[in-house]
Amino acid sequence: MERQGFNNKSIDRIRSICEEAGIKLTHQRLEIFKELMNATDHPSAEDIHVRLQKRIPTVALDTVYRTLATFDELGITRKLHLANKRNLFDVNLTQHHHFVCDRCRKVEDIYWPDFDKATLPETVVGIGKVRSRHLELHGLCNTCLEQNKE
Amino acid sequence: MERQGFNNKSIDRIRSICEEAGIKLTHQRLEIFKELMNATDHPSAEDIHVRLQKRIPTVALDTVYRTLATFDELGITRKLHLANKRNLFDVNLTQHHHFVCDRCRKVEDIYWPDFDKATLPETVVGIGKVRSRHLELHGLCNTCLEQNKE
DNA sequence: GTCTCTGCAAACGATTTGCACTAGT
DNA sequence: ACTAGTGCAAATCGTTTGCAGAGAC
Repeated sequence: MERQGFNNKSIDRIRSICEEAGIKLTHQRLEIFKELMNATDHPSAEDIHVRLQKRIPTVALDTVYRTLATFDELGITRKLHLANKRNLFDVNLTQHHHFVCDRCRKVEDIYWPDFDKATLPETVVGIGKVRSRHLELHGLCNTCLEQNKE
Repeated sequence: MERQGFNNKSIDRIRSICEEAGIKLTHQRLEIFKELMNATDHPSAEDIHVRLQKRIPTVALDTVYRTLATFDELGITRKLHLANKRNLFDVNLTQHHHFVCDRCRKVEDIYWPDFDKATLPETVVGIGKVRSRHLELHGLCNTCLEQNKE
């Protein structure tokens, strides 16, 4: 369940993914990938761009957008459409869900394997074929709960 | 589970909600509320605006936005932040979840009371206090599955 | 050299905001 | 008359796109 950060295994993975998809593993793509792997939060495209600029000052924001879109298609990242305005990105591909603090907007990963295995209600069959399930819990994180007491 | 549509009980409800919140139940607000109650789908602000124009040709789109934001604060509607770009609105306040077709973007309501009652994993307690849970199922609706066969 | 990828700037689309007018109490 | 609510238009903000140059094989 632990985030691994960026390592040699990661570089092999992104290399083979790109090769398989028939796209180049460019400097920018690699660096964006690294940034994602090292992120412990759920960064937005702009977050990634800002963090990246320390190392590659010339990188453009739209390159980040394009790369993240590519990563999304390749299944490297998952786009999160939460109650914020901006989309967030998640590299954690093990099946998991999210807790969103309605006050500070912080997003935390939730693991709930029992739920992942739970049989969906029968009515769903009448609607379509489910490929993924994503649970979004809303509430207040402990930090915000503390602050509310003050 | 059935959508009720707009009726006298609804008008009493919106009237008392507005009174309690100390805001006026204006013509526009009432009509937007009616439109929401009669909607069987999950309309966007623009959808509401278009539908409304048949009855109130002068209503402005931003009034719809403002009213929907107000309704959201008052708990009359729930904003849906799905993988579409535009936010959708949902008047159905009985606890329910959503199935989103990744192809046609259609949104269907899912009821799963057993899940609503299920105890959340313990790790969540360490993160914060959960006030609501929303499950988003993704996949292909039966209509799109049919079309894919062709 | 070809062809993808990138950077730049402009475009875009949903939503928000400032302001003056309107309408209900 | 006072004040919330509205319509209009302009602004905003995240994201996308067209195009020409850059870089990889």
